[in-house]
Amino acid sequence: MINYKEIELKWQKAWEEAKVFEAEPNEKESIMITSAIPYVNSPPHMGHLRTYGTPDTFARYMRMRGFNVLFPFGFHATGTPVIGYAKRIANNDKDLIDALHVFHVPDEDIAKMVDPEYIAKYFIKQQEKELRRAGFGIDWRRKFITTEPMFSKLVEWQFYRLKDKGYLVQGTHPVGWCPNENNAVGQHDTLHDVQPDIEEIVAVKFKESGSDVSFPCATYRPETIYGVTNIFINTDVEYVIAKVDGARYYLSKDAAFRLSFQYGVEVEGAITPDELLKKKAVNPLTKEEVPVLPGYFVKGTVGTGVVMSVPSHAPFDYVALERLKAQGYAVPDVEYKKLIELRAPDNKGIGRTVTHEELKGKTGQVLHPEIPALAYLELLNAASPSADDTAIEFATKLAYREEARHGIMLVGAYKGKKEPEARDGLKADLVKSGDAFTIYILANSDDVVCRCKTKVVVNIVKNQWFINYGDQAWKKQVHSLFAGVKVYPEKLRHTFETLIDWIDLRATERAQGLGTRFPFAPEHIIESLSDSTIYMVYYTFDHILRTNNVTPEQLKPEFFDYVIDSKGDSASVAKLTGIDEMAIKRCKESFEYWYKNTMRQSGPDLVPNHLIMYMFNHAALLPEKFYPKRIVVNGMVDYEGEKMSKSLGNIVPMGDGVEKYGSDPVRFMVVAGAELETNTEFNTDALNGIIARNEFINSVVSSLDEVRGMELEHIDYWLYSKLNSKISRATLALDEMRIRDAYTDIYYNSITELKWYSERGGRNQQVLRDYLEALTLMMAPIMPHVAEELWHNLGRSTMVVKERWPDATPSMVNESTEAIEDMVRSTIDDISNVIELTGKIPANKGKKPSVITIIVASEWKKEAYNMLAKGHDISAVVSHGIKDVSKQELSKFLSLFSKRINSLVETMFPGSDEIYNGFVSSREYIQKKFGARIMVEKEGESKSPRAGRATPGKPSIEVVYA
RNA sequence: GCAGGGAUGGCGGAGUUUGGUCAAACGCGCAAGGCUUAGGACCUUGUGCCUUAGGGCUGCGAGAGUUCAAAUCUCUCUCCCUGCACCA
Repeated sequence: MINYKEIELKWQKAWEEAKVFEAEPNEKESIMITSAIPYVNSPPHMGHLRTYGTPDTFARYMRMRGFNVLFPFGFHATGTPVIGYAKRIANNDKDLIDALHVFHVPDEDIAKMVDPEYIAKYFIKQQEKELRRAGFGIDWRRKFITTEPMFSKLVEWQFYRLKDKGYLVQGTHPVGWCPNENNAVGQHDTLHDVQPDIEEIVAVKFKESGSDVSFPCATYRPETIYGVTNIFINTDVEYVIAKVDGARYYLSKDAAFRLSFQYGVEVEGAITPDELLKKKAVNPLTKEEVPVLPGYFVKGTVGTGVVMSVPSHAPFDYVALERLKAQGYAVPDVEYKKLIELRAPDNKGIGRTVTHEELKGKTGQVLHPEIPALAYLELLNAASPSADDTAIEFATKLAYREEARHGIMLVGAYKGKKEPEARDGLKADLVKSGDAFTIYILANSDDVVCRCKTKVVVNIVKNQWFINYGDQAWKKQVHSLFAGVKVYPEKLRHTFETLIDWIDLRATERAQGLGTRFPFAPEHIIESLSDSTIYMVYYTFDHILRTNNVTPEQLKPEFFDYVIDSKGDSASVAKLTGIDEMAIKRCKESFEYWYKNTMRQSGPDLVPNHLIMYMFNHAALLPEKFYPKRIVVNGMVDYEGEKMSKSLGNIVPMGDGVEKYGSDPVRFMVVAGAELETNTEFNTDALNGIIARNEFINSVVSSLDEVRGMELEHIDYWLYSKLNSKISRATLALDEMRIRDAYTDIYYNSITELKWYSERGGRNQQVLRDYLEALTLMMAPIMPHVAEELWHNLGRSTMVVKERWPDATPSMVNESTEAIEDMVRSTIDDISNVIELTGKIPANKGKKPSVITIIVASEWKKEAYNMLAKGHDISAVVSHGIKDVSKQELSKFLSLFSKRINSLVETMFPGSDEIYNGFVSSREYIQKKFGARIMVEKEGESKSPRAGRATPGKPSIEVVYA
């Protein structure tokens, strides 16, 4: 039995003593592999094992391929999460504390986590410990934390230079805002971690008749303005008259407050709903005068508290009017104008995008397609005035969805156009003509509440610093950088291209959090995705700075200018900074050596932000020869079919998995268990399967001495052939980071082959040894500890981690040998089949197969077969003829294929003598299998009536019973 | 809404770039047999449907098309997933 813990500790110690992973520049070709470093608010879990196991596997592979490989590591602590975390601990947040218990964090440590610094320190220690325990091949000398003052100097340099190049700009920006704390509010700052979803909508001005005051009707659907029959307000809401940027409006008191964060708002006084209901207002487009009516569903806390009513297309408006009528309210009798028609004729398409799940099998009949709002209510059996709001809400969404997708305008300036075009066009037109203005709202269905219990609003921040990723020249440069990057998986290339075009202004400083001070507004901190775009540079000289006792103050921008950008010279930098000149030169050499070939890897969540910003910053700040060379994106880890998440409570801490199953099996499952970009599954059954297979390989290794065959037989050539084709394929796959492909071949298929070899009586020690050694070498990147152990059990005294990846010997690959072996196998299947079927024949009842004859097809059949496969025409082949073969014989053979003539493909078959010899040498085995005498014959020499059925890929079989 | 990706057996997922050798890799599950005091451990075999000679039929979201031939190419449609920024 393999004792994982024991071998892991043993080999980790050996690697460390041999300093295998401490890489320094040398004459070899370099590659530096970096992975997005972890945020330090939890110990590592299985997802981390995937994210760091993937580059570690590749690093180990490249090392075996002869590269000088650097795999460094660091920790990310800047930003607000750790601070928010400390606050939550202080508030005794139960969810968080439960999550920490899953990770076995002791209560006394949790108690100390009211201090953000302590949290960072605690988890950094914990993460490093577990990463080491899992056996990652990291050069730990270069580790750093993004909050270190030394590191901040690199970030400062980055921002000085971004500003020099004109990439930093100032402007305004809408942001979730807590009016109580006067702070920007992100997901981490809200109750239940809700992301404030900011949306821009349009408020259309309906001017009161004979006055200068307007009703600002907030709407998502300005294109329905042609069908407005009235305005709705809510009689239970407080309204005010207020000046918004100089113009006067009726709006809810709450709206006036919220808008004050976006416009200059001056409240002139309150106005009662009853007074409002007496007013009439003018539709700015149709110039129709419409009344103001009470709308029960209108909320003062959403939008402006004033809405326009379009009963023909808005279910809520329709229902509200019906209710008013039912109450005897004087509702003007006007036509409900249909404005939008679905492309399907007669609105038959209503409800076509609704799923059965949504409808729960209950579809009402649509009776009024001429009033779409009513039609949707009817479809949902919600057409009565007493229908509940959930159903109306759903009807609204459905109407909006279908009209947006399939709707064509019937009226107005955009008549005949698609609904989205009309919506956007009208919005722009109305704003331009001064008949509307835009406001920002929170689109979340429920109120977004700050952790301080205050309702969040949208604020427009002024003088905000941005990095201008929208700069066209910069984008162009990034596109050209990206053209030189190999992306794994390659299918993500297109996604990256579109993201480079899409990314725009990015706010880069904020008021709170840990991190580097923003040089141009030192009261603010550099936002923590912006401060981690070029940190990989720091790995290349971190340990040199440390051993030379360099202080943060000495790391002036000129140091980085020289090291990274070759500006100035070492002597003057030494003089300016006081750093030893030799050390400066070493930093530069190290940077240039490692940075000329880098690979960057992360999870999919970082693609649209970090990885894109990474490329932009490299393009802006580094000389072209140091641009990134490869970018890798790997998927996440699911747990037994479900997404792993703290809220589901199914997070598997990395330490637990490693402890319970061993680092290597878990690593294999998580890293090689799925294609690079797809999620992989943490599945205990699969894990046990891996452990069992390791035992199998180990048992073959330990019993190697008992294998004593000397002569090379057919099956030995077969195993050599399999091995060498496997090496070529696996090498190619790993070069492209198709780790799963490679290891399905290397691992699972090897086990099948080893079993087959033994089953077929393979017994050559040298062949087996060659095979097992190569297998062990190829297993080393993914299961490094097990590979070391196997290597030594094979009698080797070196370390696998320092060995070379095996080379394929192409001459050992013999397709004929492999094809013949496949033929033997399928012939055995066929024989079983035939015996099963013929055994049922009455004449054979009670008898057993005594002689089984295998008849190998004549050589000429290959030619005939391929002629047929090429032309798909039997008579053409027959009339062409084959030398020394009668037309009758030829057509009889070809007619065997008449039914599937079109699916034949030209094939290289082994020679018939070769096939014959292959079967002869397998005779003993087949005989044992069936307990009958096996004869192998050539078709030309056979007297069997079934001989003619033999085809090049399938010998004929005759079973005789006795 | 905008952008990107996807739909294949009981499940996870190969195969799609370069149409044929694909009832469909590999893994899991399931079934039978073996081993065993027992087993949720392990081994072997099987796992769409039909079949008295190794065969046939049906199948890769839906529909249509191109082709001798389509999971793979073209068109239309439906549904699903992810991201959308100050947040790491």
